Amino acid sequence: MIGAPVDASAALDRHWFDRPAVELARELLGARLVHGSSDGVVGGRIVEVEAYRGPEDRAAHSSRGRTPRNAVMFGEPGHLYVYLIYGLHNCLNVVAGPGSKPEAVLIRAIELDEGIALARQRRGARALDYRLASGPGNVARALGVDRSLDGVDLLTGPVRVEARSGSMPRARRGPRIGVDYAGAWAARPLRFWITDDRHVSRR
DNA sequence: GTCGGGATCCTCT
DNA sequence: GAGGATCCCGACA
Repeated sequence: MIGAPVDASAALDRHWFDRPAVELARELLGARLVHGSSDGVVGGRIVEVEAYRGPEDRAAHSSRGRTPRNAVMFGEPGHLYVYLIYGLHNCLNVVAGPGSKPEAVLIRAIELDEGIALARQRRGARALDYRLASGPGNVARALGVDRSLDGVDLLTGPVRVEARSGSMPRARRGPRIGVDYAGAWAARPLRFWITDDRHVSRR
């Protein structure tokens, strides 16, 4: 990405998010995710994502219908869906579309390029640089995101997505992780990651 | 009210 | 590679 042109049209609008999760997932690779809080700003380049389809996808939270927990998924595209998993870890999702179709993209890994010192403070001194935001739970910890940010608008809120500058990076796809319970859906290649990027959670 | 499972991570062996 | 941590959420009675 060295020498990539700075794209003055990088500002996103609602329409950019208003598309199926698979399509949005690919577009998010190489885009930046940034969280500005009172502690400071932490952000970086998205290198690994998973697409969760509408109600038909047995691995998706929306497959059991709308509940208070997943209500954000059923809302407007371009919002942040945050949930707690295993009672320990927060996971960040970008709500996709089209329209109010409850699809979302899980952010699995980021290559941090801003606020690295703060991220390290949040993650602990022992974490390796390239693992600071590797894995869904680690992304949330490094960025300082928890469920209090569930439902925030990614266009106007403290958590923002900034469009990729330059061309789409080379990417690979494969089955999602940790969804063995989802039957045939577990085998579908709905996980996307940037080829040969060491920040990806599982290679 | 109770119970079981889960889109994970870290440590220890 | 295995296992424990830890608790919310949804299903069911």
